[in-house]
Amino acid sequence: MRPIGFSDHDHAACVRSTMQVAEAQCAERGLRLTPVRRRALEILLSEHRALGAYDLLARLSAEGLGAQPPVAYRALDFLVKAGLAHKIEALNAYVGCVHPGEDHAPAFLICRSCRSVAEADTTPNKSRLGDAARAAGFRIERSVVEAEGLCPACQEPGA
Amino acid sequence: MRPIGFSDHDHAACVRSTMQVAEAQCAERGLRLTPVRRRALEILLSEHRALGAYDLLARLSAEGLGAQPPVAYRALDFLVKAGLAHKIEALNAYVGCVHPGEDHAPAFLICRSCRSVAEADTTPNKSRLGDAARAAGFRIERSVVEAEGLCPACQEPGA
DNA sequence: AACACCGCTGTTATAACATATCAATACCGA
DNA sequence: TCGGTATTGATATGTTATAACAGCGGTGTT
Repeated sequence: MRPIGFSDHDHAACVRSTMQVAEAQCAERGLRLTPVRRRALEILLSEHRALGAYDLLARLSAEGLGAQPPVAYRALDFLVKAGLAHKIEALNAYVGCVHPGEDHAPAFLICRSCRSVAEADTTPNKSRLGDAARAAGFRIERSVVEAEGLCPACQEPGA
Repeated sequence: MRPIGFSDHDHAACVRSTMQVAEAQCAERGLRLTPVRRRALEILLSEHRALGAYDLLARLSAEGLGAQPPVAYRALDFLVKAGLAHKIEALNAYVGCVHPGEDHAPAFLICRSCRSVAEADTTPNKSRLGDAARAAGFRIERSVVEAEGLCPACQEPGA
């Protein structure tokens, strides 16, 4: 079982460029990417995997950035509201967003073996669910689309 | 704000017939719909709303059907595995299934105001996410599709 | 400078959701 | 009736998340 995402890439560069975009986003929108928030995002981005709030908290507190749950949850709230991270509802865990800024309705492929997460996009209103919503007169504000299964690496026999 | 589902119907009959189908299902598949499980399902079906495990537990224990969390969680596990109830991941809560037996990949419309839940169906493999999964070589085993928003009743001005 | 304001952080406590474990009991087929 | 398996009862604990309030630090105003 390989621990990293579904496709190989220069991950250090991936994190760096995403952080730059995130910073630009925050500057543009007048949001403050404070040290705790910045570091939390870096930690989330450092793997394409879902991390629990308490896992994040452990890493933050190892660096002296706050030791109590609210620290982690406040950072996560900020990042999620800013569109810089997403919550994986099926795992009660969090991932860094790989293309922040673009206002999107994310959809996730989640490996149940290695917890890797790949992010795709959806168009909720074009789906069968969108049809059902229109028929019922329901107004969709937020959508959660998550598929659990096995990533390519974890499907390999000896993996 | 009206507390019940999106469309009016004879709810007593709705519950009765769903229970009959559930019983038939269990008989057919050799599953035991014990008193706790039966009552848990009735409680879930009694409203088209998501109920927390501890809400369910409170109602069960008021009837002398067990007072500790495992009682509720075991009943819920059974019902979910049997396809008689579903977990709403976005709420960490549970709803009775309105058409048990049909092996389905459920999708939900969840009102954030009154917690009503309507159940639709999806075809995960036909969606954009299904396309993404195929392209990535990801094998989908389970999908979570939930849309949060406002139901028709809760959209009404004075509701 | 003094001040009020506001967003962020630190801290304590607790709420809400979920499971591990082990003993006791009920059901069912051989 | 026996023996295995599923279910229930009970205690304890683990995991996820938030409420509440005090203090800090920057900003803008007077």
